[in-house]
Amino acid sequence: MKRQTVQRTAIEQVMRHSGGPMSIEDILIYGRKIVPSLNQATVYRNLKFLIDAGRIRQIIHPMLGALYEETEKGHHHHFHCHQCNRVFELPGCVLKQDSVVPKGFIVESHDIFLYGLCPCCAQEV
Amino acid sequence: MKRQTVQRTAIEQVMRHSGGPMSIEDILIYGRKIVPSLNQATVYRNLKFLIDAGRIRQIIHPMLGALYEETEKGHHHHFHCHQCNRVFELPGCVLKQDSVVPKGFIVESHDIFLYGLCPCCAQEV
DNA sequence: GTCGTTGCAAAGCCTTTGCAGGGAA
DNA sequence: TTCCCTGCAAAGGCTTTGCAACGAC
Repeated sequence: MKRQTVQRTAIEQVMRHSGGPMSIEDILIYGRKIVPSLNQATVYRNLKFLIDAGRIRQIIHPMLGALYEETEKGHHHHFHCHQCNRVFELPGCVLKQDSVVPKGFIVESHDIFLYGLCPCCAQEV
Repeated sequence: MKRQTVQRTAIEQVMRHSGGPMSIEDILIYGRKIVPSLNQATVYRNLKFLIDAGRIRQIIHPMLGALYEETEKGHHHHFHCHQCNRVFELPGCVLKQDSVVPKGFIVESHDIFLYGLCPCCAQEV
């Protein structure tokens, strides 16, 4: 994997300008606005390449399946609004990892997924 | 869904005596020790039935896929040891839900997944 | 005897892979 | 020209569904 094709450039561009974590489908839809012939297999292959390169990260969201986001955003958590179905990135992390496990466990990392209503949808109710 | 078949009884029994969240494969393996003819489709159908009945809960674990556990265990989190590949249930929950979201968000529930080494495997290192 | 339930196989998703043609360097 | 990369189609996992036979009540 060394050649900069229009497909790879398009996928990188889509990831860079995304407002939050994206599904394969999202990436495909936006990518095809740049390269109409863009194929699903190509997206999967390039995402794998970008993951191996440490540029993006895959999240397995319990409600939404596989999502992808840039690693440069750092550690944060995800809020899923069950009304508008959007995923929000929450800045910071308040979890003191070691305080949640009994003695003896060594915590190396964690994922937190939150569910509820976003400010927009909360107002409407 | 009203009839108590040997298959359903077996699956309930397996769930009740499990040491932690179980995968479909686990349930199938242990269930077949009770009813050898037990079919995958039957397991899926009965798990769905038990979920609808509120007796068990499905967890989509980011590393391990779909797992099932009894709801009566209450809210807790899961620790995955990447050495022995077991999942541990951690008692209690220290997350103050509202402290992790910006103003306006309404948090209704959350999942926390922890990764690292269990006491057993931590000792060996 | 009813009709809910099962086993089997087929079909559906999502993701990966094989292959031949195409394009970046 | 080389050989990495793409599109397409087939194949792999996991889960769901259609259907005829079975069995709980």
